[in-house]
Amino acid sequence: MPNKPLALKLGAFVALSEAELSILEGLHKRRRAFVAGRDLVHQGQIDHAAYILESGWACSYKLLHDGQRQIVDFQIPGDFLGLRSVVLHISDHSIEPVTDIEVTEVHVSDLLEVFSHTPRLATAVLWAASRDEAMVVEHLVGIGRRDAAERMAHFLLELGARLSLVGLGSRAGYACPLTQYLLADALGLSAVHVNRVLRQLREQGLVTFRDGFVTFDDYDRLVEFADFEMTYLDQVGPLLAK
Amino acid sequence: MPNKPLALKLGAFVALSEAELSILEGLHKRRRAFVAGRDLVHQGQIDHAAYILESGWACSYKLLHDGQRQIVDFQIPGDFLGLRSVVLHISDHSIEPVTDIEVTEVHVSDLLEVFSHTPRLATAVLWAASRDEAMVVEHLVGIGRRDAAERMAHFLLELGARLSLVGLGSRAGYACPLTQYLLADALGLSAVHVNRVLRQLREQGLVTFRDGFVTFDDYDRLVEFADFEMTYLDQVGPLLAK
DNA sequence: TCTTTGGACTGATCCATGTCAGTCGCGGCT
DNA sequence: AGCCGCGACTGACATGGATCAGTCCAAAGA
Repeated sequence: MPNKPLALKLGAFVALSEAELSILEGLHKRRRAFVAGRDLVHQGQIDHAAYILESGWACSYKLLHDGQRQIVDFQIPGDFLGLRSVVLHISDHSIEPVTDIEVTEVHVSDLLEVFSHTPRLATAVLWAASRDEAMVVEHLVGIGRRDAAERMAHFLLELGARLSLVGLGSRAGYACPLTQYLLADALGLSAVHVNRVLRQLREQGLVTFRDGFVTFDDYDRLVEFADFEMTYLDQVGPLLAK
Repeated sequence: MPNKPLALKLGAFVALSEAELSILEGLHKRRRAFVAGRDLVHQGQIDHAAYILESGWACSYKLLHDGQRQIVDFQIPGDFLGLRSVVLHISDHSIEPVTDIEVTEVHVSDLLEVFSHTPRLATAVLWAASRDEAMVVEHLVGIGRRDAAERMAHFLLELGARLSLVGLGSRAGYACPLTQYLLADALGLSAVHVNRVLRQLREQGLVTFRDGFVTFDDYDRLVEFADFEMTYLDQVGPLLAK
């Protein structure tokens, strides 16, 4: 257990006391494991749990009638899974583990309990949720208005920033289990084009994505190329330090 | 005051008691008016208020370095403005009134107060926020995977459903103050193409958008054309009734 | 050992949508 | 009355990215 990713993440927003940390701990209930590729939550499912991702990667996506799919976001350790659709009656999306994952279940009732008794923790959780939403928004902007290369660059930078917050990435790069097909479904591109764009970025000496590793060949130029403004992540992450 | 749009909207989720309604009422503070076109909140702004939209339309958008913009969502009466960016330190987007609007300010502290003392109301507000997020997600899916015509059709249907929830629309249609430029910025298209797509939908006898009115010429066929699955709105709206 | 499978990768071609360069009509301003 | 500016609308042309139809390689299974 690499030092509790969720606590690490929330700690970047507010310093949490021992007491608050143990309450946070208390939220975690049953620990479960899921294998890669088998959905945890189905679009349209009525009554499902919410989870905290402890290890591995997952993605949330929606399927269209014609079989296309759009990945809305990837989840990395420390992220919530299915939090929003617990408030709505019906889950509007599916969640699939990208790798084998470990999660802990959280009960909404416990969460609401925390909201009324531990305001600082409540704010921290709301912060995390708002940040997730801000990422979806940024994703929307990217798909709507950035061309394929900028979009890819922006995406890889965002992932890097998120991972570094839980100690899984740095300015040098990070381990990344995503296939080009997954990237395509996330970025609204075809897998073929993802391949071409990755080649282009590599040849320009910006990033290299190969054998499960993303390597930032020239971080600063990449940031400029992608117009990556990370204020929306609301984090003064390790990456800001030169 | 056409019978408090926010109460109308939340009432679609849970029946609120007199007491709860008056607490909801108490959230509304200073009433303010803004003229069309002048931003309420700027991208990057640090310390700003949240509002409830009482009348008129607004939109939230992000600007890119090269001057392009992407509209994330439109807000109609009963919607919150800038709620998310109140939790994050910095607003990640701008909000602009599309028409002249009236809003009431809400203080976050009051809102948190309500969260701890009036659980049902808290759930209702969380529901509204989750629904907004679900709409952004659906929007993302549309931009990523639907072609221009489906996207437009879906968008017009969604607006119709939202408006009907606050009594401003029906299966017949609704008044809509959006220009084709605004539609373009929202749908990730060029204004020229918006025009072409609107013509196409009109010629196919599906919807007509003309002179500030959206008219559903054949609601059912349009729903099918757009693959409009409104479960994500989590509402058993007036539109379901034939 | 041979086969199968999934992921990375490529060239040729096609098409949805963007861009350019306008026209037209209307409401507001002088 | 005349002008201005904005929004709707259009045709011609350009292009980013999709689609098609593959190859190649490594790991897993038989």
